[in-house]
Amino acid sequence: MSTAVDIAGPSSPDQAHSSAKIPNEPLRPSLKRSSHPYSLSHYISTPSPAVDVKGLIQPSPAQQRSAQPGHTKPRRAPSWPDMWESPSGLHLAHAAELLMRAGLLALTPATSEQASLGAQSSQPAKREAAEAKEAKGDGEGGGSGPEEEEEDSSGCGADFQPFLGAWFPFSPALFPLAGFQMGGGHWRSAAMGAEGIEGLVAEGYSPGSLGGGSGGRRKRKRCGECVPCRRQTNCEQCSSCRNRKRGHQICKYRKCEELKRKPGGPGFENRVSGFDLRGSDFTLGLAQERSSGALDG
DNA sequence: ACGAACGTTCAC
DNA sequence: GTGAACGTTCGT
Repeated sequence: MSTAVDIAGPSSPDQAHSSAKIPNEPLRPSLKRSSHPYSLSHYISTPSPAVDVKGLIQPSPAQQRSAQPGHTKPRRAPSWPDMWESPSGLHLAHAAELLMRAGLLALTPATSEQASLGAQSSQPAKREAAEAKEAKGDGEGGGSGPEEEEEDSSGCGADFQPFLGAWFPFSPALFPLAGFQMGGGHWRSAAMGAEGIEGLVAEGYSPGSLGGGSGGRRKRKRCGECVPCRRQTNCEQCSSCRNRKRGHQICKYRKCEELKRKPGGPGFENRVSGFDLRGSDFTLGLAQERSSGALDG
């Protein structure tokens, strides 16, 4: 966009420092092949005029305090990339992912485009839906789409509504940011397109890597599609970043959403806490509907 | 061989 | 329940 501020590159020493270490692209090779229309740098280099959204995700004083280590380095003034780089950016990241999920599963009517897309990905998608159904299991038996949303109104939906109202009119740039595409009057998620789902199955979610294989201790891979995976830089402030040598952990804000979930076992998504759980159930419920064709009609 | 990072264990 | 540290796996 024309009003782009150059914030794609390292805008501070610590950013430069971190980006020097972190590859400037998603981990999974499949992402390099992905036909995703935008790079992250594109997203963040095309801020909408509605920087007001910063106010929405500005961390509370308490959050800011907790995000600062006791012997902190002086913090630079917040900038647009800080929405992602700061711990508060995680909230945006989570919300963005929810948007992405909702966009994929709730806002995208079945179309011929999808049919052709399904030619590539229907098998993995069906399989994933089936697995999701299995995992969800006897507990919630048959939730249908709309009912699912109603159910969620106390959870995800309720939490999310204020964001919807605030974001949609003001910050279209957040959509590409979250991997959205708009076309034909509906939203779909580019990030979770055919390649994405296929990729999950093909690369990160083979039975062996889910613990069903030898030893059950195989490492899973980052999905490469979720918002944390799409982050390019370490925050250099979280415990994982500070203790990288001893901790051997990836930056907390780059930790894959999928890897946060415990693998294997029926209802494993139920062990996920709070925000993610609701998002997953929301997604799964809609996925079930889709797989059963309830949303197609 | 080395670095990155996931999985597990343990202390709080 | 959460976070830190360690052991291990994986990719280069």
